[in-house]
Amino acid sequence: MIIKNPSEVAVILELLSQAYPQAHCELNFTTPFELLVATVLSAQSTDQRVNKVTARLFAQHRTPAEFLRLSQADLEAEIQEIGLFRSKAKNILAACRALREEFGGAVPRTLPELMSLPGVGRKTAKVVLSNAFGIPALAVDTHVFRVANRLGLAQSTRVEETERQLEAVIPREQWIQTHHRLIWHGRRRCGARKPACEGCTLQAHCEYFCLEHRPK
DNA sequence: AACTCGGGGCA
DNA sequence: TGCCCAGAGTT
Repeated sequence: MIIKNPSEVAVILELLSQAYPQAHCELNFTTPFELLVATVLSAQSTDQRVNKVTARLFAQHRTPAEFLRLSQADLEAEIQEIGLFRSKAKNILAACRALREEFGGAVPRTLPELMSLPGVGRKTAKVVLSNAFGIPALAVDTHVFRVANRLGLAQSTRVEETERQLEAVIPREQWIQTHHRLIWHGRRRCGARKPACEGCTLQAHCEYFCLEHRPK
């Protein structure tokens, strides 16, 4: 197991905070419900495309009750420029019915309750918990998974285990910020295909960089 | 844990 | 055409 020790983890977290001091959720929302919808829409899409769609959508529909005035065909038309729009429209309306019938129209604040909603998996549920309610949660998506493993904050081929390792090694009060910084790093520099290692301030602490640049 | 689903954008 | 995009659900 090559997971880094607490002192080196602290150094990495500090370097990340210096590199991405402003890292934050880039989905636009004003209520927990809006974030829930935006996050469901963002799966296999980009926040830029999602924001474009939700700007129009949320101007007219802001609550489960208001969404339920839309037919599935209406909603599909509204979100058509986002991928997977058919299943997303169906899931969002089903989630709105569940919110109305099981949670009094409010977005629940626990992981199992959120995950019981159609179209809401572990990652989406954690994004809502952390960004809408400020409840510490570390969601592992493709960026977090890749970057955390490259940096040696985790060492696993499985998402669940990566999540446990990150939660063990990162102080709880830093989960939310760190989550955003790992994603920003993954998107802006440490991409899947060709990471821009040149000029990266994390080189000295990166297992991936060491592996690729080790003298043969 | 592996597999399936599934759509727009961009090279 | 092939690959990516801040996954979810089923087996």
